[in-house]
Amino acid sequence: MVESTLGTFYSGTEKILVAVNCVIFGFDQRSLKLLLLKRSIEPAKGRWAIMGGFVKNEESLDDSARRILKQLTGLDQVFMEQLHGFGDVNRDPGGRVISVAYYALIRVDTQDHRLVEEHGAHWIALNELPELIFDHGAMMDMALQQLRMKARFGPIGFELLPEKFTLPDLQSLYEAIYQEELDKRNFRKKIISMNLLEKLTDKDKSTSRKGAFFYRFDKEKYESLLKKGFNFEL
Amino acid sequence: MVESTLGTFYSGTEKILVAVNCVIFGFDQRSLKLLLLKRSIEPAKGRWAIMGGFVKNEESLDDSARRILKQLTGLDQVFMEQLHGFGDVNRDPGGRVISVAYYALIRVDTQDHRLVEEHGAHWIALNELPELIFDHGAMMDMALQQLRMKARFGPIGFELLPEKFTLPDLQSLYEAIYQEELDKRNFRKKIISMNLLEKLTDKDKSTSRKGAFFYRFDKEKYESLLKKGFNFEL
DNA sequence: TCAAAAGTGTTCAAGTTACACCCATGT
DNA sequence: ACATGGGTGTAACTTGAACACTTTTGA
Repeated sequence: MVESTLGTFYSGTEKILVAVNCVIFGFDQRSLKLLLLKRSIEPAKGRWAIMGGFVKNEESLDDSARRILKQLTGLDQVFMEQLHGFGDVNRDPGGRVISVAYYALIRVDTQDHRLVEEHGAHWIALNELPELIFDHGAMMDMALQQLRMKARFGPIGFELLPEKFTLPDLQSLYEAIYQEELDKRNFRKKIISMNLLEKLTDKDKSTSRKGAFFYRFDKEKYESLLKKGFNFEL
Repeated sequence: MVESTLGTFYSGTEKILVAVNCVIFGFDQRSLKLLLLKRSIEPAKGRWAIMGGFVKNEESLDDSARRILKQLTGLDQVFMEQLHGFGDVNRDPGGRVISVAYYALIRVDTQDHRLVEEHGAHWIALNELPELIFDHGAMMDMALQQLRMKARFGPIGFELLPEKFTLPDLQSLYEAIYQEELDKRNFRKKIISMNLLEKLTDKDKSTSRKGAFFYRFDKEKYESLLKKGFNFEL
């Protein structure tokens, strides 16, 4: 055990189980969704929960979160940030467990369906959420708040869209995040004036006869504007 | 041990040492300061560190943070928020320790000087910070960023001032937080137009011959405006 | 030809920035 | 009387909000 060589200081102090939970957001051109699963272990087996797992001794919190996300979705290198540590003594009836929650933004189309199904996970729209176990409801509330904050002040919304997206897509994403309708003209004006989107030549004809032009988020342009003091805000 | 009754689920998983660190901000009419101490235990004994301690099995993370803050300052019921969990495997050379960092805003004049001295703690201005142990430098960077964010969008700056303060005090606090000079007239206009300050009848004559009127932050007015959809922003 | 979504500008109100002088007082 | 920090208003500019019609095309 690693502990045997390092544990010479700090002896006599109490160790605690540490878990990681991962609030996974997706977007399907209409509504924001969460990837939830029916818990497969006791206690609270069979009830709705946020994906999670225990932190191993030889892995960092971030690594642990990545491992757990990959376990469920097969995805790597997606946007993920730490949210909050949940540490109430009795938050988990199965024992004293501190959980560090993360939230991730994924492109629904890129997930590994087989893995997701194997875990019995389901995408559930925000307004149809079931009751969650333990403090998972609080986790998801906080994640949503955080997402609203961060999406307003940084270009992280694009993490929820496929590489090519239309302006109506982008707008309805922000409407789903903020839970409020936005003015089409003002929205376009603002986002286009930021100079972060590259207009492509082809159209998405799947949602209208006329078709809407595809755009791409230009990350390099964003980085270079950042250095010049540019501030994203939507 | 509590564990013996609760540990029936989740057996076979690895427990980890969990610590809490507390980035303590203060303000002395001129500059923002941090309360730092010379570490009294090995490893890294004698080097500058942020106050911290281990989380006990029977206390929540928040309780633990409160306990640790009180240990050092004697203060209770001050503004304190969780910041971030730091979980790199080798962040602490003394062993595998996950640390959840908090930040606290205190009124320097209310602290218990005897306790602070007993711990060998010192208030150090932000621009004179020594090198800190482990990842404590990252903790304090993040705390400062967070403070900037939160002070802009919520009235938490007042937590750093005595109950009665002058507008020049308040302005220089915000200048210290943002690290930029603000226009006196615009600052006053904005803060006064929010209707959150109560102007008192007496003056602080300690910094000028003319003297500056004292003000008080009216928390109740703030709460009631909040309900009507008011948004603090400075 | 019509239904359905995409695309496009202007006006007005509000808020933000820049800026300079007088006031009160202790020494 | 003067030095020091406290206090005040206005004009230009920028930003955000409200608002309605034309375009394209598949069925």
